[in-house]
Amino acid sequence: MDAFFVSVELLDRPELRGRPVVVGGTGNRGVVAAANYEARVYGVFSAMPTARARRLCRNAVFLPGNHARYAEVSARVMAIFHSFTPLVEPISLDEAFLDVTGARRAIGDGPAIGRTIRQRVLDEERLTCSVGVATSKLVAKLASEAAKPRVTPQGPVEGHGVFVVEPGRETAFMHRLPARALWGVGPKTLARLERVGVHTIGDIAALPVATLVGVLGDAHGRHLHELAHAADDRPVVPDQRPKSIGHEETFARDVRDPVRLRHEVVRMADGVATRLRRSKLTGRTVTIKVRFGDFRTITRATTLSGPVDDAPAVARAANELLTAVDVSPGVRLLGVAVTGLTTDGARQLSFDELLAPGSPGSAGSPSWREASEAIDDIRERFGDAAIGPASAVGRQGLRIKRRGDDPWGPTG
DNA sequence: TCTGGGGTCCTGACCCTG
DNA sequence: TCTGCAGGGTCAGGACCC
Repeated sequence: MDAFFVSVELLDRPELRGRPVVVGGTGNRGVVAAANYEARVYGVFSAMPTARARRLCRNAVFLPGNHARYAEVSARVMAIFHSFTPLVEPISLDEAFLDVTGARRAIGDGPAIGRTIRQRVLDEERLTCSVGVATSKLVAKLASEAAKPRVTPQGPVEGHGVFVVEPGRETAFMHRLPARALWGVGPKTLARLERVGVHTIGDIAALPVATLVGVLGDAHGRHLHELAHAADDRPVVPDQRPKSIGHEETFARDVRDPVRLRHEVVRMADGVATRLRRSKLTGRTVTIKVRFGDFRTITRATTLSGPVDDAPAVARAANELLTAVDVSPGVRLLGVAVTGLTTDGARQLSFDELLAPGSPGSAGSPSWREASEAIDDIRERFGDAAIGPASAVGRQGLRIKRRGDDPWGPTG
């Protein structure tokens, strides 16, 4: 999708069309989530600090964004994709790979399918998207970039809409693109590549694999070598199971109070555990992430004796980890995540649970599983904010951590 | 008063076990 | 019983993606 978040906002506010519009965190610690092409002319791009974007483009309209609305539109767009093929692999809310091999007989060749999809998204959602058609995910992704609108000093220019890389033309197309365009080449890798004279994907392809391994390490070097030769046979995989579920949050001001941080851990653990249960997953490793005021970031992890999906167990483990961290320099960001996920519902009871009389899970008392199910039922009927940890109750009522809350930094 | 949040994957160090 | 080694698991950090 082209400038997806901004495009959705413009559906609701057509009077902003033609003006530079930026969606993202509006607070002084926020970042840009999306900028329309009019804003990009001023050098505003995704992931840029909002403060910098405001300086670059003083006449832009800054909107806080509405993650739930984007998710809703995204679901409808994905449904359109699914009407062409069951093999849809979403990359994010606004991007997906489609394997349309099986749809060619009914609808036409790849380019024809691309044009039809584009037209339907425009007709049904009034949104534009760019389609890359190729024989592999790697080249299709690069082709979709080539199909997008472009920014010139004179203003935005319409893109191809659909860009096709014919079979056999993959390397000819790729090799003139900048090395940075390749998946897996970020700022650090680019800097290393430039030190050995690499600027384009063609330059990477021309290097012996041993040189790339020497510069980037074994796995990364070999991987880039293959990608630069357009060797990518990864299939389109629908319904991928997540490998971790977590919440993290940047505070509007650095937090030094350990009690406040423990309460935040409980609140985040509640959100993580709720999402685990909604996904019917349990996890065994609990990780906390702490970013200090100077941006130094640490993680601490612990692996439990058995998988868990209840908030108290996640919070207990996370808070034990936090206790061992010196938070006196001030914490900018705090996160809680659960990894080592499994769909196996079997759960190991601890000796404490089995033996401690009256404790949750002990004989004759309700287990945390039953309590969690009751919490889920209440939230299903009355909303997420109907029940939550006592420590999450503040002056504004109950603060529940949901996925997508302030996803681009604390609000102003 | 510059730098989000939700993820995945890789690497290296360290420890334990056989 | 001690030592060396290989392999697996865990942990921490880093790079990358959208």
